[in-house]
Amino acid sequence: MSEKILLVDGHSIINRAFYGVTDLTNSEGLHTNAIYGFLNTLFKVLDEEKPDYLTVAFDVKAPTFRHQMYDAYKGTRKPMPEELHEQVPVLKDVLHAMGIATMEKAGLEADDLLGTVAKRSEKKGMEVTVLSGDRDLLQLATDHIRIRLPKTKGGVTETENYYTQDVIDRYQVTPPQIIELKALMGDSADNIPGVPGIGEKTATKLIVEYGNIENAYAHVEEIKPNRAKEALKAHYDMAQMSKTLATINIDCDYDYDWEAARLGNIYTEEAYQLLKRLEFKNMLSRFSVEAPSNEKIEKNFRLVEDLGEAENLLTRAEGAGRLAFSVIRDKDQVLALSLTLSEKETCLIPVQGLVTEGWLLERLLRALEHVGEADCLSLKEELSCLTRSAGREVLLLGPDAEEAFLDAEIAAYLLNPLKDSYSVEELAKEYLDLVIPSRAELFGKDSLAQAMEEKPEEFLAYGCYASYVLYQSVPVLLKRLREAGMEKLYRSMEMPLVFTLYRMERAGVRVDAKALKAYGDELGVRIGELESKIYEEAGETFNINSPKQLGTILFEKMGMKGGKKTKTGYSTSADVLEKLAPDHPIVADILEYRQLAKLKSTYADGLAGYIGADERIHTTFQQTITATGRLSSVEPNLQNIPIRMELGRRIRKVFIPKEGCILVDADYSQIELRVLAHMSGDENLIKAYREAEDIHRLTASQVFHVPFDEVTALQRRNAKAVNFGIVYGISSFGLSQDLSITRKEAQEYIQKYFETYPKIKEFLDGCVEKAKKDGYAETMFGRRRPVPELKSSNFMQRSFGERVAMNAPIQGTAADIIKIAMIRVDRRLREEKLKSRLLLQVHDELLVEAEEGELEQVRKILAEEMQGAAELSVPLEIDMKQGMNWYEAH
DNA sequence: AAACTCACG
DNA sequence: ACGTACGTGAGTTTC
Repeated sequence: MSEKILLVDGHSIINRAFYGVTDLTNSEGLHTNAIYGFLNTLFKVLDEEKPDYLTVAFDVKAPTFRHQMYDAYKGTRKPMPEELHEQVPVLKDVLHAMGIATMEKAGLEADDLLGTVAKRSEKKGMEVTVLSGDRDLLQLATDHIRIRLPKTKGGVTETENYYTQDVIDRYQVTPPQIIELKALMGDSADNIPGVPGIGEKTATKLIVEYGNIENAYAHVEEIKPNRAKEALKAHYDMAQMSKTLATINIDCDYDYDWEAARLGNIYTEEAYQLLKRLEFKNMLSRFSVEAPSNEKIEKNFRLVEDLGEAENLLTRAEGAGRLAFSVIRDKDQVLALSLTLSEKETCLIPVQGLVTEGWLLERLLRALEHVGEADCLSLKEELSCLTRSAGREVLLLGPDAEEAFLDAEIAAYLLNPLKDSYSVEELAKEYLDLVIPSRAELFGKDSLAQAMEEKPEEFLAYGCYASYVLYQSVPVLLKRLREAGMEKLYRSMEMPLVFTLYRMERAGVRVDAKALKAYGDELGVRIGELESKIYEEAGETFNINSPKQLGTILFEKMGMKGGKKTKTGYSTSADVLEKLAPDHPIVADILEYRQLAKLKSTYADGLAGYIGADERIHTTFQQTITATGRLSSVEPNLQNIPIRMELGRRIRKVFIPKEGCILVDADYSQIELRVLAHMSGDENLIKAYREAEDIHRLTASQVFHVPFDEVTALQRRNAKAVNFGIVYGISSFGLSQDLSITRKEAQEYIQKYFETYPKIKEFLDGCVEKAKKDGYAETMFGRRRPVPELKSSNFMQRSFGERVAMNAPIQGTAADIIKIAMIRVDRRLREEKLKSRLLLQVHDELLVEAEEGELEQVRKILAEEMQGAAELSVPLEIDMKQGMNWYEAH
């Protein structure tokens, strides 16, 4: 097998890292984000490639020939920011400490060095990989030279790989022709001017047709789009210069020594010390010197198969001050119990022989009801599992017993709500600097049940780590919560809420399956009619659900105008179609079809599949999903049941109470705006809320300077939109879009609004400023939402960050308040020994199933506990209704 | 798996 | 000049 060499474009990768990784500094004040990002990328590629040789190329400061050409063209090259500049020498030190060769030479760019060494290595018969962030390098690709371009997709770094054919597939031209392409279209990132007026499309067309710019110029009179012809004629010199700029020199005068680049052990003591100083804790685990050896831990990992021994262990667990547990499951099947009683004692008890599932969970339950502290990962899931399998109610000891439980997932969520998973592996890495074997590593694609049979050793390690990591990380999590001022939020809000949500999920909401079926059938009939009608109007049958096919029919075949938007083709979204509807009957039918199809598939048919044997739907509330602190509801989502349109709203009639019960629904009136009034302290808005019934009308009257009783419907509507906009982090564009007015008009509304409520502007500006300073936005109750976008150099991203910084404290505080209300309502219902139960939460709304005889008490509890959930400078008002279905109750 | 569309607060 | 409202989840088609 031929040897492999990896060549890294140091300049471009560190640049990419600098702008891609949020700002980091070590305690010495040195910026480290670019080094961190660089090393992360490098380690990832090294793990994948395992090359025999490695060299990182850098530019030197002295201006190179190509730079000089550019400087002559346009002045100076944009300088590297100081925060990045200071990181370059440190990175080189780290690389050298790891025994990694670097190369640089005055007068030569990194590109040229890479090109030269890549070509020479290829000649020696090596497989070459060039790692760069710069698409310019694609010109080097061959069948043995692969160009890897790191790409960040939703926070995860992946790489695009290009051999010759991949370049052709992607760009329609050969790798050397990439140069020609750049010569025409230019590249602002590389400071290559190109030919003004020629973009990617035209450039590709010309190069595909003529092969290179010289030949294109020779046939310039034949060039079709007149615009391109004139552009090339006028700026051919520019194209030639751009070509020189874009061409990588593959024959530099540079003495490359392969042996010096041979890769040895990079995890040296010296590198370890450097990374430690840089405080890259999670990288240190790569160095075997420091990482707690897995073997060492596994020695304390014990398999307990004997019933007597298990009995013994669980009895000790009952009296333990603290333990961590994890029920190892594969879907609904309980495989084993992982239990950690001390740092040095972790056991895995598999379900087998005399250790039955029922016995095991019953004994676990008993232990949990007596233990001082029990740490776990997803408490609500564990509780559901325990209830199902142990066949009895959990937590007979009442509310006091609840305080013993700590949920690591929720703690980690509070510390950083932006993550999309809080797994044992994540916790180990983030809070223990410990890299544990991942599930995929141990078992590949095998199911857990399979793994237990086939790979007992790995299964032991996997199972034991689950509780071991919890045992070790919970104290760290608590410490971090305390440092962040979120311990109270955790212990008094999120943890008690786990139990409330658990009870709500268990209760479920009753659904009339027959009525739901009838509703679906009714929709089905109408959908069939519309389908035929649409096909008739279109003159052919097609898939109406396919935006692509629909777009073709409407905008090409039927020639409707205004068809633009979206990356892949025409937009057929409702707001586009609504504009066309008055002139085209087919469009109105399509809109109706869409509406009905949505109702049928998502709601009528979708919900039917979730109705259980108890006639009820049990949603799952997710507590660690949203960035702001709200809940979410899945499988099914019961937080987006239709209400705005009458037809959809009718589906709420199938949500019914148990016999002898009534549904009571209470929702906060404009809670977010009230929160804003309170947090900003704006006297005018506070006064408005204390006095007025109709806040939007009052806003209109104050903003537009008209008497309250003379506010027009339009003025009220506008004021309402501004009120909403404020909560979202206002922008004139967004408001103009919503109200179909010009940006200028929208800007005037906003300005007038801020003149009327000056403290609101102060408050919102303060939110942004604070988030910029601290790196996060904060609610009244101390919940944090990081806003890394505020540091972006990209205008769009930064603007987004500003809106988020304004919205998160408001939305998040409202979410906090209703969480408090839920806990209080749930607690009162149980304290007063009522049978009525809390069923659902929909962000500002609570749904209760009330026993008929308890109705008045339930109404009182809802009103008192919701209104009393927080003490604001404006009243927290609620609207409450009741009925024999959700339609009537809301 | 991603894109699009649309349901809710 | 840039191109968007904030926060979610689900079904469908297409790659």
